[in-house]
Amino acid sequence: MKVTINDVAKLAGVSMKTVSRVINKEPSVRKKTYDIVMNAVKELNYQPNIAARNLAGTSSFAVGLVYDNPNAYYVIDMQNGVLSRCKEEGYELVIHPCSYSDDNMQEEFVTMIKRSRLAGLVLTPPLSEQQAIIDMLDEIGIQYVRLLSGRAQETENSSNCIFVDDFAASHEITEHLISLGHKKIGFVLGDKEHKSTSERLAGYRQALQDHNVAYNEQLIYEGSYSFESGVLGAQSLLKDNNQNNITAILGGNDEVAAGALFAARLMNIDIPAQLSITGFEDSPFSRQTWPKLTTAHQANNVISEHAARLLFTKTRGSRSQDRDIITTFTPSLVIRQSTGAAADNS
Amino acid sequence: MKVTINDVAKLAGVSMKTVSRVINKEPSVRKKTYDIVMNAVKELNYQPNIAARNLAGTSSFAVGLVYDNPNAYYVIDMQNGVLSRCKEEGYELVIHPCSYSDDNMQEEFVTMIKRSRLAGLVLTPPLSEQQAIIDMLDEIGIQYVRLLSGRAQETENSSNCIFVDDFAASHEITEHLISLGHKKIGFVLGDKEHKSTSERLAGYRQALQDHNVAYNEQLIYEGSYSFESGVLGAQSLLKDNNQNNITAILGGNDEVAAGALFAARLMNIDIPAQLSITGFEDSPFSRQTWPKLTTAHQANNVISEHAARLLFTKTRGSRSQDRDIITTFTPSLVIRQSTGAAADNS
DNA sequence: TAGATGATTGACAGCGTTGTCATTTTAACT
DNA sequence: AGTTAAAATGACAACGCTGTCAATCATCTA
Repeated sequence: MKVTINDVAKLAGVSMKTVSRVINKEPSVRKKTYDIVMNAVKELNYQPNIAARNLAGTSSFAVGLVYDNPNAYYVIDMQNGVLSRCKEEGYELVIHPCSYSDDNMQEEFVTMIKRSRLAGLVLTPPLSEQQAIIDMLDEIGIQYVRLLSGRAQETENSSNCIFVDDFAASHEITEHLISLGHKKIGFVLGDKEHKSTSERLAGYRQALQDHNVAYNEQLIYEGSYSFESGVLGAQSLLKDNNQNNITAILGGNDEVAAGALFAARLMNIDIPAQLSITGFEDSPFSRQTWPKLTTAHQANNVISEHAARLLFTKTRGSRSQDRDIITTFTPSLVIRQSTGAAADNS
Repeated sequence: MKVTINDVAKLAGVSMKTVSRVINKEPSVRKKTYDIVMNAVKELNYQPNIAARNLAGTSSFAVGLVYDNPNAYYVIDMQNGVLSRCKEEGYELVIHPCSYSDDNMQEEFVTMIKRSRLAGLVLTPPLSEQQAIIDMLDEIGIQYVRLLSGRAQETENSSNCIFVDDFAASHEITEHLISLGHKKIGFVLGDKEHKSTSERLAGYRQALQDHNVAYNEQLIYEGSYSFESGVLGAQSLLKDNNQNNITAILGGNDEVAAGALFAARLMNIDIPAQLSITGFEDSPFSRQTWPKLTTAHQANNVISEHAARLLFTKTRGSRSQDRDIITTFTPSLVIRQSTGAAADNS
């Protein structure tokens, strides 16, 4: 019933070690031998036993996904992306939700890594931005890939990073608004500890500058990545009967934008006739509002899949190469109904 | 550096088999021996090697969590609950998102189970309600625990089920509305394939009957568990200037309720002055609306943790008993700002 | 107190791979 | 062809634990 490497070896007429070489894509196996073995593998529908591989090998066939993120959609997308790659490579995925603020987080973290003898880790923001964590991992000597907001050229040692160019995304969104005639554009920022927040702010400022629109600090609300913050931010920006004549608001992400949109409705502001609102990420949030949000599409499942790819080239680097890895993702503008021509609020 | 079972055995002055017995909580180990071994375990900070246990044992130290659910919050809660229990028991968690409509879902499913030689499965709705899947699992002979909407007494072979009493929850919510004076209560149902939908409807009907409120089919909208459906459902129920004089709407879940709430706003209906709206589950959705939703609190992470507990008593049943397992959960009413006294719409 | 019974413990052989190192085959030279 | 280096393959011992079954110990019975 259970097919082992020996069965394959017998059928192929080679030693089990050679079969091992084939399934691990090790070099120095003759093409002919390789084919014979692969045929035997297919004929018997052989599936390597993960436990045995883990026990015998130097590192296990499992990678970890580490996150500390309240955004469930984000997490699920990340999981699915990494998982799909893991399946292809025959690896298992160990998910590790954690809380950076938790005291014994580091300890638990290390325990998990050692216990499972993980082959590598995928780190998502904001944990991926924590130098303390990076240092710890370097010390342990485990492979990892970081998901970061930003661009490679500005990051030292970017060879194990996947970037999301929030600067460009924000720039594009802002330009979109400017092209619609908006000049007074508010911004409800996300958590200031997140790199994405500063990147998005920078892209916004650059776009303003590129189009000779004055930057006004009063149009910036320092919030966090939550619906609630979006509500509060919009209320703050639009207070006193919109004294700043704001005609558009960027939400730090879709959730924030949804909150801002909600706040606008409470104030009887028509979207987009009186006010345009945009988000980031194109998460389900952006489609659960009315009108739907103009946003910057960010395929988190694809991004995380590439993070996994990159990780696999590092762990089994010499064995299988993957030349199709995208290391920088630029979210693309998705125009929906929450943006329109600037109202004349003067 | 690496502590093995042999090191513990030496330190404790027993055979490694006895150490194995202790860490597996097998019976027939003398209390004294047990203590000696446990001390050695602690002193050396011994962590059993999962891979070795998986290889040597008859089943692996991993359980699977299977889901086909678009609700990210739900999934994350489920994961975290099961995961927390797994950590305590020293098991790993294999997550298995899948799509029931997918053709090779069954095949993939079986492959996963066999590949990882899973000790057991936790099945979430709606997969847990599929007889075909249950039959398949019985045939394979794997342990599993089903999360179901309903009550034990109505379910045959309920020993491996964890119930969420949606009937009671719906009954309570409906009573809450009735107590506020509502008589014309609309209901935007979730997917009709889900058991929770019929349970919630039944609870609603029972509450109406208990309080001599007439049941009116026209107040029922058959939708699905999505924001969009909530919008459409509310619009449908309130159409023609609310000809049915509806003063309250139950959303099939929080997401639906959020959609209904949004639709009401679009129609310039004041919540809760003119219309009360309720949800189910107390998911983040219910707190991301304005006003926040009255709903039925359902601690999915706790529920899934108990599912895992139940599973563990089944897999290692004879070894460690867990008498604290709750097998039926009844969501409890959480009153927030989306419900109020019935408006006089007549 | 001997013998019987059951509870407790131990010896040892796998589990199905991979790593190491030795051996054989092939290719590339004089 | 003869020699040598490199490439390809194989033999075999781990890896760290659990299952099996035999051996020992404690307790109880007559």
